[in-house]
Amino acid sequence: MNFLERIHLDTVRAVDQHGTMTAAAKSLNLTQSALSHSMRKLEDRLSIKIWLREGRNLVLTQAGEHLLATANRLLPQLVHAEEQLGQFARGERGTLRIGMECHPCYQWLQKITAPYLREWPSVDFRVKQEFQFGGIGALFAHKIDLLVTPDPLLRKGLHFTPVFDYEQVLVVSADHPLRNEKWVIPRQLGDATLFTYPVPQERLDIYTHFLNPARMAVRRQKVVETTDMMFQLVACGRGVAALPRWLVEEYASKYPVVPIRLGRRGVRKQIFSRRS
Amino acid sequence: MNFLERIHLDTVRAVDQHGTMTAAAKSLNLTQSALSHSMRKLEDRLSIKIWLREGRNLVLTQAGEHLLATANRLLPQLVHAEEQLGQFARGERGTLRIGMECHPCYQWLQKITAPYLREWPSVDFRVKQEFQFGGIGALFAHKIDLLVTPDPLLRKGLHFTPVFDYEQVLVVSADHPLRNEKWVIPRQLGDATLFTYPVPQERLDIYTHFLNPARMAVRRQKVVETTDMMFQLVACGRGVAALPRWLVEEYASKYPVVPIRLGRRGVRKQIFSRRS
DNA sequence: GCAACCTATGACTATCACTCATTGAATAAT
DNA sequence: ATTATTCAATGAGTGATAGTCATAGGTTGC
Repeated sequence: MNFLERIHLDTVRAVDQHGTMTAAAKSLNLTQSALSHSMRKLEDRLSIKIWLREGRNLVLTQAGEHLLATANRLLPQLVHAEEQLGQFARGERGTLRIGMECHPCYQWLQKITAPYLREWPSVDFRVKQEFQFGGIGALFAHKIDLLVTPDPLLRKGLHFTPVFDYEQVLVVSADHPLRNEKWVIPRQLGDATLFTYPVPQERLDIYTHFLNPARMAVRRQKVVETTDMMFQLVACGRGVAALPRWLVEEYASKYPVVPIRLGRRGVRKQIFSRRS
Repeated sequence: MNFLERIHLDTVRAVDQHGTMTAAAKSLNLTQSALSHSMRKLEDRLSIKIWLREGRNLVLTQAGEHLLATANRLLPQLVHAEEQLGQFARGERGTLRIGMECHPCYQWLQKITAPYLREWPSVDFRVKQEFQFGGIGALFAHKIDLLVTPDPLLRKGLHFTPVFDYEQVLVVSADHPLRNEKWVIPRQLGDATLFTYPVPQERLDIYTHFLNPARMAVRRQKVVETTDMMFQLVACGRGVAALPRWLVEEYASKYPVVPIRLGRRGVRKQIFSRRS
């Protein structure tokens, strides 16, 4: 078994194309002798004749015709497969699966990646935001190739690359009582309604870096799915939110909202990324 | 180029099936080392990773997944091709193209071949009766594999195998004036209408072996396409025909016809066959 | 911590794919 | 006819390389 090798398909095809075995050999960068030997071995092992030797040229037998048809069907597929693997090698193909543990980063990421995707149409790009076992889990299970997160898991041998700094700020409407404050202290939010993304509290910076340390809480917390919705609600005075300053600045032209520093020093964060 | 070989497809597939490279190696009758080496070489040449080495097992990369899909698609086709070539080898497949230069032999041939064809359904069988350059020409151009003819071409190095003897006889209706003759001489046909197959006179035995040597001719010759038609016409007394005795005997139960020897000694012929 | 698994790797080897040189045969040219 | 080309087949020899062996480096599970 396993008699048929690529060389045989190549040979049958080349002989058919170039007429003679000698020409075929040249086209394959081999000697006529090499092809003769390898085909003879195939013929022996299968105990069939591929060609009839008629004078000084070769005439395909029925089995040979069949083999030629097979070669014509399979070889292009092999070549195609190699080309595609080459594309993988050059990064021209494949799916870059990005996991994101920071909600508003999606828009930032799209802005970054759009020109790249336009240039490499065969590269696919997928963003996941829901992970069964957390971002790190997805990374290790090879569900994603890259994890973007504000909360890197600090374990030995686990290296995260800082991507950019940002400041987490409070967002209030332009006519909110706190609108002119340089900064706020936790107690000032005691009566507020806080809009957050639908993630656990331990991943919300305003809790971990601001409210919890002061043992304070807001009156109400409401979950909002999208960034736009959050700005809308804040803008019409229904509550406050905590978001990156760059995001607030971007939305400031669209909604009447104001960013305010959280605490005297502000809450400074970094976005990290880690490759699989 | 030409990096991808069968072993690589086999390996990827076997590893996927058996879980580990060691098990895959066993299934391919190779050592783990062999697979490791050959796959590493492929990875190097394509500069891609097929697997990620995770602890003590292998996880396919995207390129690897792609290669696996390719293997799953192509390998069965290769195996199938080998099987079919094997069938050619064992004579279980293929088309036996038989050329026939003797019209009524077709029925005889079908009787011979029917049981064989029933047993080997994947063997195809084709009979040609019209040749652009004659039976021998078709044979040498590999248009047919076997030539059945009553008129072998006697050339040096050209060997025909005699298949069976037959006697060419005159066929007349059961109430024909000649019906009781032991044999006829050419002159007795001077006034007859002769039915023949649509072939040139030099291939009609009644001319070459009977009429021509005596410089005689029939009054009329009419061409008939089928054997059945010929017997019908003879039976109702519209004329006579010259056919093999075995054929006349077969049809005698169906039509009221009588065979009569051509000349005192009869016209004895042989059917020959020759393989391509 | 040990045993039982993996895969990777270097060194060595045997195989076999390939080349070289030649033969034999069929065309084509003289 | 005779010779020159142009094929494929073939045997002998070799060189590349696919394979084995032995071992190292890891991970997993008991």
